[in-house]
Amino acid sequence: MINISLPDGSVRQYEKGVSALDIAKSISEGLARNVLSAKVNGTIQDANIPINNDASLQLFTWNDVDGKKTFWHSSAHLLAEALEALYDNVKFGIGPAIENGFYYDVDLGEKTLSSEEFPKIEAKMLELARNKNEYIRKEISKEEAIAFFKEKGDEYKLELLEELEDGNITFYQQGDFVDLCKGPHIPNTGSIKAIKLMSLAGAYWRGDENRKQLTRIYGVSFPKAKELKEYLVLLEEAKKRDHRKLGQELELFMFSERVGSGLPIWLPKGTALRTRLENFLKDEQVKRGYTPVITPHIGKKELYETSGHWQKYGEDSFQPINTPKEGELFLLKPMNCPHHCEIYGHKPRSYKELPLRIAEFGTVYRYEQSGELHGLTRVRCFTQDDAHLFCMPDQLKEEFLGVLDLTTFVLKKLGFDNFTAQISLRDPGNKDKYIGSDELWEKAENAIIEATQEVGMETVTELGEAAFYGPKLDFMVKDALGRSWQLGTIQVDYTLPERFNLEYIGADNQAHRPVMIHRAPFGSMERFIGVLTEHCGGKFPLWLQPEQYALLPISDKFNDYANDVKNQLAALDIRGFVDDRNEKIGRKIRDAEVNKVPIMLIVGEKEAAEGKVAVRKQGEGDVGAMGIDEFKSYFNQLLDEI
RNA sequence: GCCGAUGUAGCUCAGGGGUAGAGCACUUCCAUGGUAAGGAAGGGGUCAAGGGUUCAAAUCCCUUCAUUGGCUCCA
Repeated sequence: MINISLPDGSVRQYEKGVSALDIAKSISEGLARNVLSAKVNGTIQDANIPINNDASLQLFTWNDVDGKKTFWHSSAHLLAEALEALYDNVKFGIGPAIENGFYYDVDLGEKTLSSEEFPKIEAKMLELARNKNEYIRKEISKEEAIAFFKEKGDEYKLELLEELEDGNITFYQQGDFVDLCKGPHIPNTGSIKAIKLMSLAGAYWRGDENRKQLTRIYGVSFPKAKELKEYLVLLEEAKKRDHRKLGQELELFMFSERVGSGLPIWLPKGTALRTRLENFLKDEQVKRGYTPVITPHIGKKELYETSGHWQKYGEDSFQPINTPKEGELFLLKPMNCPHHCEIYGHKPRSYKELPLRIAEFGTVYRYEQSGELHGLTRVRCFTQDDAHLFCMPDQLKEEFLGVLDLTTFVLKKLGFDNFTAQISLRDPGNKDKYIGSDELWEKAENAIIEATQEVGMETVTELGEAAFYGPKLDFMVKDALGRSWQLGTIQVDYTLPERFNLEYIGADNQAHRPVMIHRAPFGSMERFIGVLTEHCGGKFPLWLQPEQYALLPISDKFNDYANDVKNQLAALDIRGFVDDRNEKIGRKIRDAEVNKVPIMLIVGEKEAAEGKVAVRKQGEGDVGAMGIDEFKSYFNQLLDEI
């Protein structure tokens, strides 16, 4: 007998050689039906592999991320099986599970696949799935494996095999399809009940543009047809909320071919929204002891040589602008920090001045490859809600905590309640990528880890994702549709103060090096507003709305009254507009609804006589008539709701 | 940057070798209407830009620009 300990802490005894699936069955038949894979002593594996020793066991179903991954990876194999059945001479690259589904990179030879053939492939996959073929795992020698794929003529798998060690190679087979794969897989194809192939893309073999381009087929699959339907509805909803579409419809921003790609132009309504957002943070920062500054949009090339940015990014930046007479070289600023370092360094600093928190909504320009540009989330000109905190080393953690608190405050105020922090550390195996000593790196990394632990923040740690000058913490925000976005960032930097030779005179009357924190709670205004737009589907928090209400007179007889109400509301700091077009009330309501104006105030004979407004809420309908004072308190109540 | 797709009126899109179409929006007129589109008339396009083929190009070909789905990248 062996002891199996389960996640709930219980320990059960089983015969040696029992599988995770058997154990599930002993708990309940229903569970057994839903088990997709299992984690045995920390290793994720097939649910039907025999367990021979005492082990800790976790069963994965569709409700676990790892269960979904297994399911989708197995679906990729099913796709491959279908392709092999439908087309001749298909060669296979790799076919992993991804965040939402799976893909398989395939070489179809002369054939070009079109998405019109998707229904045919989906039908074949479902047909094969209904066979309930088991995913059979086989350990195989390298020699045999090579012989197999030589015979099949699949050079991609042969290349993958070259990198594998003998004794460590497994095949999986379901139906007639055999694939090199380390697994794990679901027990059989029968649980794949709904499949949708999503798109087609070219992808270079091994991500190398000098190598052959394969056809990548993206798909998603589910254990229930209903779940596929729900997923497709979610995608529709995401399309409706696309900030590029809403930005155009709500006239927030535009792009112009003549101005240039990746250069957003803020229209009046977008500017109103953005300005409110900026002022909100500016006010909050003043309360928290930040000092606003303004710096130029360009700086001499030497500035960026001093900071190290030129050496690191010079080639991939907008190239320097030169002055016609003197031949000086200037760069569009890609960062605000070098300018801020100059501000720190412009006079001798005492420890009594620290921490010094220099803030600027600084517009920066970064060359992004043309293929990377995307709406407001990936642009070539954007404004960071930037600040640099200069402090003594023993103030670092407290400052870091202060920034964590500010960022959390800001995100919550904007309705992002669901976020985690990603701590990005240096790749210990590739230290050449970074500048600065080991000692400084360790100090910085520890400060971040300790601060997040202190506030009990949920974190994920990624090695090799740090900036070249220091470790960082990025806020990963989940929006209303459950999609993850990276927004704000906090970065510890010991390097720039050194490169700029920044000092302060300590209580000991000696010069010391300050530590620097870069931080931007929104990240960039562009990206943040893009994400916020999608998060709230264009229905921004009331306090941010460019137009909080539309005043809709029943007929032009009441335009004067409407304007009178507008003036009264303006005095109460409530903003909106009068729709005085010669249109029927139904029409005015519809237009306001479509434009997502949060409050409609309808005024006609009755309201004018009683000095009232008939209130209607966007998306909800008639709320009833009220006097101006009553409306003011109703409005305040709505403001508090976010 | 690379591979694929796309670019026709302010917007959404149809058309397609023989001098441009719809709906919405816009303008004017009629209607003064009570909670999601009142009616009529009218204006508006070098069919992304440049080049080529052709008697003739918005349509076919090439180049460029832009958008877009991916790949690679992101201080």
